[in-house]
Amino acid sequence: MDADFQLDRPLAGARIVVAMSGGVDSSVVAALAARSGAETIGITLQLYDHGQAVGRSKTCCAGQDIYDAGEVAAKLGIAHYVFDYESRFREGVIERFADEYARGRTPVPCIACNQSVKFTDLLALARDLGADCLATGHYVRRVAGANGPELRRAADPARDQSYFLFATTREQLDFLRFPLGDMPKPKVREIARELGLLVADKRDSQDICFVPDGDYASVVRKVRPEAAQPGEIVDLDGRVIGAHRGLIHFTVGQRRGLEIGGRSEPLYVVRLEPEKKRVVAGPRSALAVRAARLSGLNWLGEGQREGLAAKVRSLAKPAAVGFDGDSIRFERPEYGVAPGQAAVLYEGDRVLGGGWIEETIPAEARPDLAPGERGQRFGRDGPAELEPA
RNA sequence: UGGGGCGUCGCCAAGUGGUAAGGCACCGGUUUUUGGUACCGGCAUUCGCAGGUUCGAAUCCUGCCGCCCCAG
Repeated sequence: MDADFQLDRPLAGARIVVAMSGGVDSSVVAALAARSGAETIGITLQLYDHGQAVGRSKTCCAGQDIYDAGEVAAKLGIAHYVFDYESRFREGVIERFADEYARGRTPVPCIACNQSVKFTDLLALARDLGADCLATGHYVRRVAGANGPELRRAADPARDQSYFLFATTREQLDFLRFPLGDMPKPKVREIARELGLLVADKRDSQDICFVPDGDYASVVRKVRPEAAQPGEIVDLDGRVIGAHRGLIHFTVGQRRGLEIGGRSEPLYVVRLEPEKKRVVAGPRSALAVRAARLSGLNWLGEGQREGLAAKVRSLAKPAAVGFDGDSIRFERPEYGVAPGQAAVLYEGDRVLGGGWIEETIPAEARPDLAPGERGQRFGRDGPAELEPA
């Protein structure tokens, strides 16, 4: 169970910085680093403080977790430092999260966090400390390829976190190491237990770390009150069919929470219109999307275009797509694709990169239309209009 | 106050003598380092109200209440 830190120098003289969240995974990474013979430095970032929610231990990087990380470091006999990154986290993750909701989009804060605080700030800090690499507890693999390191899905498919790492740049990937990518989760806990780490049986983190009770709406409300204003729910033709308590409670593809009954088929959120504070709802068929335009593209691949697969949400099975450098085109209609989410491109197990979903093109649109030319749908003047006999 | 129709869970709705389908909504759970989705489970001792007939009624009878339509 010795990990390969993929360094091009002897571990004996190397220095590894480990991002320690206080959970089992990163604690085991620290243990593996310490055991490798390299000088190991654990770093924990204080990202937020729940105020009244102090003492909560299910999330990362607050009170209890910082303490746990320190305990683990002491047990391993490695240096451990805690840095206050609350303001950076607030700007780069929390405010960005709230802004997205205010724009009627659905953010992925975990990616924003990896992108900014972890792989930009913490990584720079590790470099400043003269480290040879920054190791994290992410379940993803870094594999040497013909053109440098490649990012690949974790060996344990149930644990794979590659979706959250699509924005990792080549430079960052050069410096990063993910020792758990080849390990099944049970193995990680087993190692923690063998080493007697107090976090061995600590519960896995879940949900959004900076949201206390899963009530993310209250967090957004504090930062962007306007996103919590009530409005109308309309159908595809613009008819008012209900009222809502704020756009922050909805996301494209969502079914529950509309509180509109008396129908034969379920209603889903088809689109959010922040300017009008409206939620547009329709049948599941209205959710079908045939393409999506991306922004903030990060590319780790070569010239791959066809035969790719994309995940438009963490838990989705990859869907076959074509990619033109700007948009992805689904071979089969994809449902519930929400702007603000990430579209991550894969070639088999390899992560080629991805981007943020900026706009989606409904499946009813003319098949020959290029992404970006939406708005031309069948209906008014579509082929359904037949000449009376 | 002539005629006709209707009142079954928040909404839609099946059931016309044998002991309350289903859908939507809602609630709970499962899954999950995003939001959702999906799946599983729960959800009317009661059928506008009051009597009556019957072994037995949401279903038949009577009265009352309410709503809708037609109608001079």
